[in-house]
Amino acid sequence: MTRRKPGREEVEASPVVERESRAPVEAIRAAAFAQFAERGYPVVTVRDIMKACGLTQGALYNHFKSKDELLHDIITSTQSELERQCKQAVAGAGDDPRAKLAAFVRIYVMRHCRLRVEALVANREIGWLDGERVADIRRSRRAIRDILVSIFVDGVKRGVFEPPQVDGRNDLKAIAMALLDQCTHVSMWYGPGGDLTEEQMANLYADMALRMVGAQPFPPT
Amino acid sequence: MTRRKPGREEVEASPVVERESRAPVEAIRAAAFAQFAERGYPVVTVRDIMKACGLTQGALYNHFKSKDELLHDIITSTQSELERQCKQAVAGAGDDPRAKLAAFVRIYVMRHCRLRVEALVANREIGWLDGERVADIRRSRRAIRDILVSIFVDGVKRGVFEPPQVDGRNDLKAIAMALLDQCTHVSMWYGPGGDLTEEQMANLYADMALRMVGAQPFPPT
DNA sequence: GGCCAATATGAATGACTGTTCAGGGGGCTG
DNA sequence: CAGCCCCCTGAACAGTCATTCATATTGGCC
Repeated sequence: MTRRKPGREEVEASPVVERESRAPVEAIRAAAFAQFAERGYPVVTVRDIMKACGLTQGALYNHFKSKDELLHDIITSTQSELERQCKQAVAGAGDDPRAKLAAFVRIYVMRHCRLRVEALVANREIGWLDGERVADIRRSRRAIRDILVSIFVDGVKRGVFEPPQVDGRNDLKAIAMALLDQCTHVSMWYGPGGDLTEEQMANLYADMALRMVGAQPFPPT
Repeated sequence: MTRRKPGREEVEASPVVERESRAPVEAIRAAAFAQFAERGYPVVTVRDIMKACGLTQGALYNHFKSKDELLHDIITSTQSELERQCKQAVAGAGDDPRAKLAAFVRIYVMRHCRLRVEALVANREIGWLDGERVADIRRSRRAIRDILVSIFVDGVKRGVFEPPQVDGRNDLKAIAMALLDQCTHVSMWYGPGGDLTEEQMANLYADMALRMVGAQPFPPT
């Protein structure tokens, strides 16, 4: 038995995309996302990716130094875009920590519903990067977590959040991790054909987040 | 470059375990868990696993039909034990939905803190199983989710839960998924050296779960 | 038309893979 | 002691892989 993810006998029944119109770099990126998401980095071969763009193996190396670098490229680009969007959403949400938290969760969940493939690759295949590259990603993740922690700290200080305590003390980092795990893994099961729209998912998750940290109801205007 | 997860130059600096004392089947299972968790199923070779038990490749096939079957074996055993423990915890928690939910989350989180390696493999490597085997696992996962959903339904009916709504309707399945994602992925970042003990994690997560579904405070005795 | 740089090809390289199997023990029971 | 069964070994098999490179082929510009 050869190492190939089951469930798909031949790689793709060869749609043999006849030389995509996009710039080849973009075509390669897109094909890599799709294939990595579906079958996993280590079993997707360079030949698979290039065939999906209508090229042959060797051509990859005109655009990327290696298969590793291709993975790093697509992961870092989605990760940094995620970080950017989160910061932007929080910055544009006004002063109230409740509004900031809701804005964060809304954008985060919406993105993870919409860009499931990208999120899935970035979260599942990160382990194949070498030490230095993986450290970059983890730093960005920590930065995102710390955005949440700051919102929590602020909310607690102002008395609008009353998060659950462990033995009388707050552990806001653990709560932030719990919230992020919850929101991130939406990309593993959400499908646009399901019961909820992306918008509804975002609202539901924002609501749950506010409950988790014991947010006081917004004052009647 | 060969396909090997980075960060560890040689497989293990060859501890060359000199013929484990346990039954070989158990030694193989344990070695497989450890290696799959650390480096991922497709890049861990049969030779790696067997070397870690002080045996050679061929000996695997005296105990398992294939590398696939080995993975299936270790995943299904942990999955069914998880399902069993969840059911048991809920059954032994009395009648109040709040107590049931808390008991479920406590056992689930505690297990995912304690058996991180097993949980990680069962959750990350499931995709390598063939269609039939993977269906089994998913059925068990759905069963676990439905335990939660039943608790929610009961709690809503009795008026002790007031879960967040989307456009005026409950979607208890989505809430159950969110809760499970949160609790499952504790195994990805929790470490016993951190700020919280397993017990404290369990309490914190149970608290958050009750908040998420809008549980009414327990009546003063 | 002539030229050049960018890009694609596909064979070749050297390595690794899961699995099989003929050949050996080791330690029981009779 | 023989006979037996269980288990292990290590070579062999038929395939896979990422990467390199000499050889085309392009498309734009003078």
